[in-house]
Parts: sequence; C-alpha cells; structure tokens
Amino acid sequence: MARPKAPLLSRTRIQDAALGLVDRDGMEGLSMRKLAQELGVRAPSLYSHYRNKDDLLHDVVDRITAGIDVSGFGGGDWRRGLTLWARSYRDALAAHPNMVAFIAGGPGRREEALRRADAVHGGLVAAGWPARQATMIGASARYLVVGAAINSFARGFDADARVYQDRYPNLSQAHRLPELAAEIDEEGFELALKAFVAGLETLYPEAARQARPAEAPATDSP
Amino acid sequence: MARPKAPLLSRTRIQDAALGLVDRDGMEGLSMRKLAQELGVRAPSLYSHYRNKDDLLHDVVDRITAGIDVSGFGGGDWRRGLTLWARSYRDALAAHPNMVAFIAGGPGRREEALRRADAVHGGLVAAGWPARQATMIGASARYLVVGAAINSFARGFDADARVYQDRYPNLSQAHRLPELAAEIDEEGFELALKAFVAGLETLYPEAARQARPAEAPATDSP
DNA sequence: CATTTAACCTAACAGTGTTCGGTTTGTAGG
DNA sequence: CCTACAAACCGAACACTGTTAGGTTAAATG
Repeated sequence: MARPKAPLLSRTRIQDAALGLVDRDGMEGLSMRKLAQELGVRAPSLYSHYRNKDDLLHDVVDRITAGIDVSGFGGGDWRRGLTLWARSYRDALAAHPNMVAFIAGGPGRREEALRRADAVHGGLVAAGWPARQATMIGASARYLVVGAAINSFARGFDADARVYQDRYPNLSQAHRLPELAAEIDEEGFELALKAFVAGLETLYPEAARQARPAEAPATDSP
Repeated sequence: MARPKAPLLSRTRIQDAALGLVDRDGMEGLSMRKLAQELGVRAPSLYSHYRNKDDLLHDVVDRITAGIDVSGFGGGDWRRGLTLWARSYRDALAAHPNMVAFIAGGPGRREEALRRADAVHGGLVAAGWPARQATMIGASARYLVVGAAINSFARGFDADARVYQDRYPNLSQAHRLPELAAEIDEEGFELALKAFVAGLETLYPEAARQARPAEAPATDSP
C-alpha cells in the first residue's frame, strides 16, 4: 500500500476520469475523493500529480478546447474562417455542457484559448479587416458561441416544455423533447451566426468585400 | 439569544447582503456563515427564511433580472424592441459580473426570465415574424447578451494585457486597462447586436420590412 | 550499494451546507 | 387573561469538501 511497481495514475488518466465524472454527474459531482475512488486510489494521491483541483480543471479545459479548428482562415476568406471556427468552437463546448459555465466564467488566462484568439485575430486582419474591428468581430463571435453553448435548451428543458408547444403544436410528447431542444439549439446558433456575418457585410461593405490579404482599407485607426 | 422582539432578518435583507457579498468577494466568497455574520446572526437562522442556499440565490437572480426592460416592443418596431431589450439585459448582468456564470449556467426554471422571454417572443410575433423564427431570434439575442456578459474582458483582463497592445499601441500603462476593457466590451457588444439586426433584415427582407402588427407573412409554418 | 525522490497511504484540519433540538418571544383562540 | 402554537433565533453536530503533514515502500540515481 505504498509506492506501486507501476504507477497507478497519470495526468491524462486523471483528466479523463475527471471529465467523465463531470459529463456524467455535473460539476458538483466532481470531488477529489470521488475522482480518486473512480481511479481506484485515495484522494491525497492525486496531489502527487496536480497541485490543485483548479490546475486539474485547467488542464481539462485545455484538452477540450485543443481541438478547435482555426484552419478555415487559411484560404483568406474571413467568412469561411469565422464560420468554421465558430462551429468548431461550439461543437467543442456542446460536447461537455456541464463544463461550459466553468470554462466561460473562469479566469481568461488559458494558454490554448489565447493562442487561438490570436489566430482568429490574425486571420481577420490578413483578410483585410482593421486590427481594432478584427478584435471586436472575434469577441462578438465568441459571445455567440459561448452564449449558445451555455444557454442551451438541451439543459433544463423540462421547465420550458410549454414554450415549445406553440411552435410544435402537433407534438406534445415529452419524450422527444431532448432531440427538439438540440435541434432548436442548432438552428438558433446557425441563424445567429449567419445573420451576424451577413450584418458585417452590409455594415462594412468596403472591408467585407475584401477576400485576399494585403491592401487593407484604412477605415479607422487610433 | 432566542427570539428577538423585532425580527433581525427578512428575505430582502438577506438578498441584499448576499448580493453585496457576491459582488465584493465573488461567488465563492458567499457562504451561509459569512452571510450570517454580515447580518449579525448565526448561520442556521437563515434557514428560518430560506430552505436552501439555492432558493436564496434563485431569489437574488430574480431580483437582478427583474429590472430588464421589454417595453421597447410596444411600438411595434421589432428592431427597437430587440435592441433595447438586449441592452437592458446586458446592463443587468454586467452590474453583477460575479453572478453571470451562475445565472447562465443554472437551470432554466426562473419565473421572471420565462415571462420576459414570452414578452420578447410575443413582441416579435406581433411585429410580423413567424413564431418559429421569433423563438430563434430571441434565443440568438440571448446568446449575444449572455456571451458578452460572461466573456467580458473586464474580468481577468490582466492576462490579456498584451492582446490590447496591438490595438492601442501608444498606451501601455496598465492602470488604464479596466476602462479600456469596459470600452471594448461595450463596443464589441454593440457591434454584435447591430450586425445581428442588420443581418436579419438582409436575410429575411419580407419579414423584416414589417413594422406594424397584423398581416404576418407566411414564410414558413409547421 | 547508498541515497534520494516519486507515488502511494492514513490521519487530520479548516471550511462548507444543512439538520436537530432547545429557548424565548410574538400571536391566535377560548 | 391565559393557554396553545408558531416564528425566529441559537449551539451542537453530521457528512462532505479541498488540502496538508508525515509515514512507508519502491523506483531511480549517484
């Protein structure tokens, strides 16, 4: 019962178990003792691999956001880049709904997230947007993504049952609601994203018509 | 030390103290014992007025969202109604940043919020939008509001200091960052909202051109 | 082969939400 | 007026949380 011949724990194994626990039982279902039990170990052993619960969660968040795709900016088309990035971002968050509030509400010091934000910013600038507006656009898109992920109908939909009934009047069975909620989430997000991009094009026609790098128009500057 | 001649506690007094504590020390700074101490009382006394900590927080949230203004839909102009509602919503959330994650992540069973959502939905329908799209639009606007409130630069901006520097190159003093962060938050949200509304108009010209009730166009229906 | 370090353990601390049972006080009924 | 009763406080306690200290053994390092 002391040091085992082969290590029982590893950071990735701990991350996996933690994420699985949060996905199953929600954020409050993750305690160091429960996590340890899930791994066949006692709680203090975890502190040989992580100094904090926060450090662990930080790593879990990094793992979730690591798969976000920013490659769509490669072609120089900011519409495509923005749309693909936003969809990928939302997919990553929607895959772990119980973590969205923590991800969004936590401190903004995430390495991965910052690097990705820079990629988006760079892509927008390369496509012809002034730096300042590029940041605004990136931030706005993030608003949409995070808002859509956190306000998902798919969580706590039971209380909103009657809200659906004026929209799907011929369908009052409650056992289909989860799929409907997911569908509404999807459509709502797509509508928001499409409207946002279309609105950018009509609000800033000169900048938006740009499709290739170089010769950025000087709309405003500090 | 038993029952006082005049009650020391009341629900509104408890709510005020709780909200003040959260505003000052964050969500984790609110414990029943600290709250009781703030009120000159011991923790179990709070349970004479609230069955749960959750119940109390529920009431606090209701109080925060009670001031949201949906009167802008009265004139029949959905653009104005949507914009004023979204701004008012965001203001309410931004006034208590430490509660946004809880408000957004919590279960959707808030009385006030549901009633307001119905008002928005009704306003959009009255202005000529089909029921289904009205819900999508309301949801999308909520995405923007909640996302903007929760992703605010004003929280945890210190780590993002270098992000600002390419946008405000002539200003590297850190003591002005809070104001700058608030300014960016404001502008980003306004850009997102304006672009969204403009995009709706270009995506659905027939529905959007409507400004008065009655004679709703049949764009789609179940 | 000696020493250090890594990975587990038990025990424990302070802090959390919440419940139980007790004490005093205000209020309602006869 | 006096008697119930309910309301509003309190101390003590329970199960739980994150985390630390110190012990034990095995692997890694010199």
